[in-house]
Amino acid sequence: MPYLNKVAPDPEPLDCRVLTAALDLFVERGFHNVSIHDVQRESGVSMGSIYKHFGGKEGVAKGLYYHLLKEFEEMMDRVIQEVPGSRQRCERIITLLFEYTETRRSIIEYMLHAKHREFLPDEPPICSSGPFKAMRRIVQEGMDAGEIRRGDPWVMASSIFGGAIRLIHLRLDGLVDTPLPAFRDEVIECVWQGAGNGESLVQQSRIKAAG
Amino acid sequence: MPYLNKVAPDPEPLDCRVLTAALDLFVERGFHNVSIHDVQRESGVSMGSIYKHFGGKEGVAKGLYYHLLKEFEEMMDRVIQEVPGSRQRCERIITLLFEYTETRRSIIEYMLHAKHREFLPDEPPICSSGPFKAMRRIVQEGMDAGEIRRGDPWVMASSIFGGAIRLIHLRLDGLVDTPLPAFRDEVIECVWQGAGNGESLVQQSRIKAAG
DNA sequence: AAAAGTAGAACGAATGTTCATTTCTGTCAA
DNA sequence: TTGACAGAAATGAACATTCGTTCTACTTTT
Repeated sequence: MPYLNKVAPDPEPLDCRVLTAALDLFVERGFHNVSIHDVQRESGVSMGSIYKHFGGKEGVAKGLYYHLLKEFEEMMDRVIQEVPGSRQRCERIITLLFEYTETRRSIIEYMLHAKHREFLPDEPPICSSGPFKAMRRIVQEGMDAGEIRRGDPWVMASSIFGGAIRLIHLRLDGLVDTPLPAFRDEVIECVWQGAGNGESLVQQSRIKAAG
Repeated sequence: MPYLNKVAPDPEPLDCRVLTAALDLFVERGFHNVSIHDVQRESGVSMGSIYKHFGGKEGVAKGLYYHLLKEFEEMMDRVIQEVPGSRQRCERIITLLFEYTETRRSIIEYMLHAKHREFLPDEPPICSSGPFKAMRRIVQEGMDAGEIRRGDPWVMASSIFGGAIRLIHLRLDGLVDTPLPAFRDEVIECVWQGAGNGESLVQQSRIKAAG
């Protein structure tokens, strides 16, 4: 079973072996280029059991999705519990996402880089799921508390996390070959100069004049 | 034929009708949930002609991809030709992307929101294509000229365009229901406070102290 | 003995591709 | 102007294959 934090029990239960194999295959080739027979072969679990547990190919993808969504949700809860202050929470989330991109690459790719709508047509978009809502809630609370400059919630959340997520995509696509944690400080610096409750409007007007 | 700027000739040639139908279907359902028979039916062009012109289903997707890549490339050339200064070029690109997200939604979705690797396995990732290279070149030139704060090129490019691209994704996923051009000024403000050759390091240190 | 898992053959539906045939189009002799 | 005709373009029914799913007979575990 692909875990974000826990370690897998040994011997792994049957359904976990299926999800592990499925994650690797789906990420490597894409859901539609993987047959359920491939998952069967790779996991070593019989066809009958796969259908017993998951009900079909889509069921496997859905099971994997729910399992990982829950882990992301737990990650957010932990951040909120352990870290005080909206800004530091945002920083912690970016830090964790960068770390996991290196150490749990398949998971990040399956959750942040796949088009779930194409193989889980009944699921709402992942950006409307719990973990993403939590991120936006953190931003909103930061604005309410005056820690983060006020603005449209969508714009502010995108400004804060957009650069990091973009970098993750570029890294997963093989364009960036530096491990992302190396960029942490620089990214965060950019973020807060952008979303800080900016007094430096001077700078902005100077830009317009110079342009 | 889906065009970013030109208007379609009348009557449309056969291969254009195929691409128009394919774009709509691929964007609506995803490449793998569309059969070539669907494209046949929707376009009204016979099976044989489709194979004559494109060589197969993947050929249709590839033809569409190349056609639109060229149009994006032309868009970048136009921006570079018409707009002086790196910052203003970046702003113009964001403005255009926001506009096209509303007026040429399918095109933006096919180019910025699809996972091409899953159906065009031989293509390099779109972020390594001409238009994206152009965007990074603009950022690099801006850094060289002192218009944009110096930093890792990947980080700076992601910081500048990441928020906007994230917002486009959220809009295409149906989460944001305000047309994006309304956010233009606010997004750009965030961008330049983040990537400006920032004097406001005071602010930054104050943040660290407060955290 | 009941429950859970395995192995793998079989099946139907869907899909990508092919190709024999028909239709169109421009040319040229009558 | 007509009509024959050749080559190109277009057609769509037929084909082969793949894939998701089901099922049966058998084995292991509890």
